[in-house]
Amino acid sequence: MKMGAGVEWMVHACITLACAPAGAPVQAGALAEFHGLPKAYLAKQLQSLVRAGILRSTPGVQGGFSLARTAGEISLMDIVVAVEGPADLFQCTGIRDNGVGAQLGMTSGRLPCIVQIEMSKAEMAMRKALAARTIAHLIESLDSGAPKVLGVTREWLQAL
Amino acid sequence: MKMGAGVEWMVHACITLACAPAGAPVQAGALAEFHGLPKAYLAKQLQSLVRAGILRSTPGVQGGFSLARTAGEISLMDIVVAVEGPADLFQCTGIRDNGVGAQLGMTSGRLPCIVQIEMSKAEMAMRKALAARTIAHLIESLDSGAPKVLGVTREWLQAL
DNA sequence: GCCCGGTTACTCGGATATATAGTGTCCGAGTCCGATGGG
DNA sequence: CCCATCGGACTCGGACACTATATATCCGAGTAACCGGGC
Repeated sequence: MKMGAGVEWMVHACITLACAPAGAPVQAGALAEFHGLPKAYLAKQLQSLVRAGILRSTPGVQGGFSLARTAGEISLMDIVVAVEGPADLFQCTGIRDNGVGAQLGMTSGRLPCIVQIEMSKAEMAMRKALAARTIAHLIESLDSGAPKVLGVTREWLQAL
Repeated sequence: MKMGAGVEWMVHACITLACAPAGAPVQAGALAEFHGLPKAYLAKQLQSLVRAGILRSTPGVQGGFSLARTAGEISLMDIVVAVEGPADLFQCTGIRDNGVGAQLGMTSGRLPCIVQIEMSKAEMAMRKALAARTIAHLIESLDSGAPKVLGVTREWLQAL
């Protein structure tokens, strides 16, 4: 049970793209160089965000990726879902319906599985926390905690 | 990012073991038959819970597994940690320290990574929810919602 | 000088290999129960 | 008849294959910019 590294990459990538001047497209190679990541795989993950409607891709020379919405409209949850998929963390396989137990009436009137319920509640707590935090929040935190970071990023993107 | 099926199995197994008379040991084969699961793999997962101190294993003929603590002292979080390991769901690889960005001072005075912080907060919300629910809670819910379930389980265990 | 078409180089996009973790299975070490022989 | 001992069978325990997912990579399709020629 571990979250793929792509999520971390994409969050950092979105923060970086939010620093791009006037939403100008930034090519995958530049992002890869900036974060020290393999370009090809990074591009694959970026495509996931494009499919999810989070990023916009502009083809051709001088093309690249840019935010499709404002930073305040992109939550961490959106990124996680785009990269990891919408499937729940805990997937009930319905073992109540298998084996001897099922023959003895464990399913008991089609009530929902108690384990499934509790797991969903816990997972929902995480999803809610993730949905409450947007890229804009992260940028705000960085701005007050380490303003230099965003500054050098903006400069580097300007110089391309 | 998905939770292994072993977690579901172990939660159901703990519920079943809590129904055993006077904490009598139940052998892995019986649990496998009751839930319709592969015996060998189920045994492997049960061993994880033994290592975590949740279950107690009694060897020899007429041996098996039994709860090492009361049902109220076994939280869902304990089971998840025992099966999936204690590692965090989101593991920060510290990409701030890589690539061009790092050379421009992205690390900025050794502040903790903002992404790591937010992800940990969200994950902590889930862990807290899981730690708040114990096997005893689940049994209580079953008892009020579907008392028949626990009844047939106890009977079947008695007959062995 | 201005406009149009072809070329070119660069971009994303999906199809293709490799590494890692999850899933499933097997056989060996240890232990208790029961039978057996002796006292 | 009671007890100690031996044998046996059953249990868990960890070591060994197989499968699915995540990671990493490559080459092709598409597009915008650029250059050259014509008007």
